[in-house]
Parts: sequence; structure tokens; C-alpha cells
Amino acid sequence: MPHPLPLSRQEPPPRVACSGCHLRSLCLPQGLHATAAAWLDGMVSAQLAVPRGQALLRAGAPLESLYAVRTGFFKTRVTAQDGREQVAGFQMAGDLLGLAGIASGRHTVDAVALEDSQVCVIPFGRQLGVGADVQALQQQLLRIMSRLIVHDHGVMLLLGSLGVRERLAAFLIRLTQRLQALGYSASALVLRMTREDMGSYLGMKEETVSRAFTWLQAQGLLEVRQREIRILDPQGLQQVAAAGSR
Amino acid sequence: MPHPLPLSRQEPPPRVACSGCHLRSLCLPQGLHATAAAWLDGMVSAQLAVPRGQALLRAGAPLESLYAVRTGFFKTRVTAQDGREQVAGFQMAGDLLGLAGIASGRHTVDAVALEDSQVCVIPFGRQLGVGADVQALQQQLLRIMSRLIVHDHGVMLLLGSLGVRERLAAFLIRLTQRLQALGYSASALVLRMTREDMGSYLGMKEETVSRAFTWLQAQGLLEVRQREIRILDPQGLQQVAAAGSR
DNA sequence: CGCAGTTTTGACGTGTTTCAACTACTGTGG
DNA sequence: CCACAGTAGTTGAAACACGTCAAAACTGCG
Repeated sequence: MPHPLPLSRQEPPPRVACSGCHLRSLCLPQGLHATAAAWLDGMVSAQLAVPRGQALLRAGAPLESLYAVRTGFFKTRVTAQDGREQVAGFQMAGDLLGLAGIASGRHTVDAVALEDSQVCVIPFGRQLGVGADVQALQQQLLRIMSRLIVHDHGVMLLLGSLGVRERLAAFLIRLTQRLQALGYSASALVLRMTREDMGSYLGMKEETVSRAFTWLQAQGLLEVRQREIRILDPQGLQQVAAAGSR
Repeated sequence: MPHPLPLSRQEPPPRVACSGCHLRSLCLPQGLHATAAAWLDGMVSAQLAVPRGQALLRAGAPLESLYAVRTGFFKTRVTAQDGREQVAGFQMAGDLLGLAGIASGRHTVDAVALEDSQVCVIPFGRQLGVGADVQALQQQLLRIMSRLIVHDHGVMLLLGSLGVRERLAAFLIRLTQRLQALGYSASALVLRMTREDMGSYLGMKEETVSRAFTWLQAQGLLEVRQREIRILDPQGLQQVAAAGSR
């Protein structure tokens, strides 16, 4: 059976069970019981490969599915009516994409893969809407969204009350924490996004991001080689992030 | 039967039905059917009066209820570990308080009444968690939280990409829109919060807020007398808010 | 009436953006 | 394999927006 699709699918779609996924505890944190997990297996209809640079979501498109990142790295981007754009967040393994679209039934962000990625497709239409045993999952969704709101509060605090060096330091700390939760090193990381992306997210210009990196390096807190970052003094970085210099 | 409580309750607790509340369409927007609305009536266990200045919620306190604002005006405030504070939002009739606490089971913000207010108490504990007919309401909650996330994205965009005058203009526009949805005038409003509160929310100092007001007034867009604002040129204000001057 | 909190205004300092040039990488085709 | 172009990142100097510090005017309240 021939493939009418472009070559975006790298492998034949493997029907992977959530209950066996090593990211299970991330997608579905605190005790989602066996029954619910098994049910979720049915929910995830397929996996999808998204090559680097491709948009998985487009603002304005009808919300048909949510997506859970399995591997790879995404950025989401919001666009104001007047055309201003801003990176709204970065998503990695275990994160959900599309939640902001639930309210209106249409996506409100673009989600672009920053590296070749794989996502689980969670059809939202009928199933999550009127399903029978949806309770536990909806509750899970509530928690996830609540956490997102808390996170956004943190970002607003960051944008409103910190200077640029502090913002970058806080960003790096958050990022390493998330990476660490996925089993990566806490002291070495490879940034998947450009300086401009970071700047957009953190409310500063790319040149300023660059200067902030240079400064953190000069303080002996980081070692920066392009997108490869080594954190030399996590505690010192923490202190920088905490010092409201504005 | 004597009251062991402090004098925070101004009236005997009237058991008000949501289905008869004139705010119904705000708390429970798009078609929540009669059955669900009736069920919600049972959900709202009581009303509570909150005098001006009093905290209805405290960060860290266990999440026992959500609250729906019936009358009045609140601010929510987040606090970083290092003590930095920021206003995270303003809530008025029809808005829900406490959503950010669902993730952890504890409140993450302080909610302070900016004027004498009344709220509906929505016990969260068992009822919303394992209830039988919860489906529709949970779905409603999902939509509300999703909308909140979208809103927060807007605020982040504002903080990250606009100058202070633009930020204030955008804030005023949003505020009048919400007030208008409640039936108030679109061109005259009374601010319930201080300049400092606005500044905290918008990421600027109170002096800067004041200057921004003065500037908007000098442009002939507003008439400012303390907290009483008259919008003279809504369209012009819109244009200011859209012009990314940073 | 007086006092405390809020708001406004001014002068000044500094952090961030802007504009511009230059350097370091990445991938592509000769 | 190297040359090349295109993209991403760095660095510098000057402009300017916002913060800071200080003081005065206004408001509300006891």
C-alpha cells in the first residue's frame, strides 16, 4: 500500500502503548491508575514524525488533536493581530502541545519542531469530549493545565521584575531542571533554539542575549561554545537568577 | 445560633442558585445545559463576603475550594522564593480564583479583595474530584483554564515586546472590554487598584505608570482624574497599544 | 485639622536597544 | 576537499527608554 504522504514519516507508524512508554510518568504524573493508563493507550491514535523546521500546529487551525512530545524539541509562537510575534514556550519529551486551543476549539499558537521530533497524537474531538471513562484523564489534564498556569506566572514574574542577565540565568536553570527530569546531565546542555528564540521568549533582543551569555561566562558561571553550554557554578547561577537587578 | 466567626460575613448566608444568577453566562459560558447548571447549583456550597483588603486565598494553603467572583474586584499576587512579588492578574465578576492551585493541591497565589466583594464557594476536594456527573463541569473548567493560558500568553507578549505606554494602553483596553462584558460603560471606568498594582502587573514602576497616564492624557486619548478614567479616543488608544515601540 | 498613603513631577543615572561591522559556523556545489 | 554563500553569533558605540532618588501636591480618613 503506497504512501500518498510526503516523506515526513520516517518509519512505519508503530502502535506504541503509553503503558509501556518510558515517558509515562511525565505525561501522566501522580498516580494515574492502571485502568486509566490502559484507557489512554486507546486514546493515542498514532505517532507522528515531525522533521526539524516543520510546523506541527498552526494558529487558527481547528483543534483536532492534542500532541504529546515523545522525542525532540519544539517552540510555540504566538502572534498578535498586528503581527508581533513571540515565543511562548519550549516543549520537550513529555510536554503537551495544543492546550491553549481548547478554549476556542482552534489553535492559538504555532508549534515548530526545533529538531527532528516524534509526537503522540491524542484526538480531542469526540473522544475527550464525550467519552465515557474520561474522568481520570480530564482530571489529569486539569492538573497539567494548572501547572502550566503556574509556570506562566513564573515567566511573567521573570519578565516583569528581573534584568536580562537574571532572566537568562533563570531560564537556563529551568531548562536544566527539565532536562534533568528526562535523565540528562544537569551541568551540560545543548541549546536547541537560536539566540533570537531565547530573546523572544525572554523579552530581549538577540544581541542582549549574546551579551548576557558573555557576561555569565566572564563571571565564571558558564562555559559557552555556541549552543553547547557547560554550567560551572550552578549555585552561583542560582544566585544571579534570584537577584532582582531591576 | 451565634456566630463564632469574625465579622466578615455581612449577611446571613443566602443559598443562591447558579441557575438564577445573572452572572451565569459568564461563569458558565457556551451552552452548559440545564442539567449541568442545576448540578452546579449543588456544587456551590455557599457565598462568602470578603471585605476590602482581606486575603481570600493565601499561597501555600491547601486547596479546598475554588471561588467564583460574584461582585467586587480582586488581585492575585505571586511570590518568588526570594521574596519578589508581582501581581499576576485582576479578577472581577464571573472570574474564577484558585485554578493555579489544582496542580499541586495548594494555592500558589494570594488573592486580595480590592473592594468589598462576594464570592461563590466551589468545594474542590471530593466533589469535583470523584463526583459522578462531573464530566460537563470538568470540561467547562478545561475551557476556562485554556482561556486563562491564552490570556497569559497575551500578557507575556505585552511584557516582552511593548514599551510602557503601549502596555498601559493595552491593559486599559482589555479592562474596559471585560467591564463592558459585565454591562458597564466602555468609555468610563474606575480603577480599583493602585498605580503600584498596575505597575507590578505590567512590569513597570509606579512612577512610570503615572507618566504613561500623563502621556496618554496629553495625547488626548484619556481623561485621568485619579482613579477615574474616561476614554476619549478608543481607536487612538487601540493604535497606541498596537504600535510596538520597543 | 493633620497625618499617612497615593499620585504626580523633576533631574539624573543606567540598562537595554539600535545600528553597524565583523567573526564563526553550516551546508552546498564545484 | 575546498570555496562559497547564507545563517547565526559576537562586539562596539551611540541613542534613548525606563528606573532611581527626591520632593511636592493631592486624597482620604481619623
